[in-house]
Amino acid sequence: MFSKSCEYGIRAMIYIAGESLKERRVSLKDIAQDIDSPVAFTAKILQQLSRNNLVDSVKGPTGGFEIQPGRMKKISLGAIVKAIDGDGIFKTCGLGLKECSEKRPCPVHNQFKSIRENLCRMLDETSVFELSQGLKDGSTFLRHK
Amino acid sequence: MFSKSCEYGIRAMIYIAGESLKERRVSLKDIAQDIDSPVAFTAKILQQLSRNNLVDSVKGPTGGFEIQPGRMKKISLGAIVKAIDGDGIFKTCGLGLKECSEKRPCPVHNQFKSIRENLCRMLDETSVFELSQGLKDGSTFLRHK
DNA sequence: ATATATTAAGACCTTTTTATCCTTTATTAG
DNA sequence: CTAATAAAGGATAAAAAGGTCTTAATATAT
Repeated sequence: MFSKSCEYGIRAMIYIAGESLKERRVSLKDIAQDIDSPVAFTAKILQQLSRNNLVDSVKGPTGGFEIQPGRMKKISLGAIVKAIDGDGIFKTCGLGLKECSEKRPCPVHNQFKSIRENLCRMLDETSVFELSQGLKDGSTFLRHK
Repeated sequence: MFSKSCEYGIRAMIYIAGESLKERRVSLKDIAQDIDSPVAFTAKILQQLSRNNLVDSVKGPTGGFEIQPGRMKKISLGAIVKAIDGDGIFKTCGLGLKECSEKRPCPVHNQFKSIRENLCRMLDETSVFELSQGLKDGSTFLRHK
């Protein structure tokens, strides 16, 4: 569904949001540790998210990553996916055709349509804030035991 | 969503089905040409589909690929996807967690659940026969103009 | 000011996916 | 039986994704 980068990116964002709500800025090391992702690779992904203004980064001692509580309700899953994987999943033909539209649909165009609409709506409506709540109340998890 | 292999595989199956309904056995060359895919790569994918008994192959002059009309109503999109990409898309955690279940869900587990259910149902219920009909009546297409 | 902690950036390596090419095997027509 | 045709299979190559490492830039505390 998503690339590995995107999976790590989403996990990182949810984690950072959760910590930011506790007024804690988190370091790369903490993030990688707590979401069980490769450190250096996660750094790259965070750079990308930072450049897209989805997360704030601060250098130096006591530095790290954080998300303004105000912003995290406005950041959707879809925005993260778009920043990392691009908008292919929102638009591209399910069978990889260059030319696929209502006017010249591929054989699975209509079958995929409603599924994609549901997916897009969900990605768009689900905020990082919302997802961080499950972590907080212990009902969801970002890594194995 | 799917790998390139899987996209070509699905396109090839729909094409072969359509031709088989006209009692035409098709060669690799014809397939690659008509679905606009790389010939040698398509050959590999067809081997895979053939080993999985999703398509019949015949060697030698007048040989090629075909699907028994009786079988093509029983072959679902999902069976093709499973043969080529495995069943990851049906099962794997959306955030790539090893451990993700109802008992220990990832933060997006519930959001993804209904979407995945819809996708699985669609893949399972849509047959190659059905998809070949659109081609036949000219309402769908397997390649660009 | 300096030493230290931390992210940013770019070069590099590894694995997987995508794709090609060549040889072998099977089948058919003549 | 032979020549020709077509898929099967294996080796190889190229491109993309996944991942590491080293150095630079920046901020903090003392």
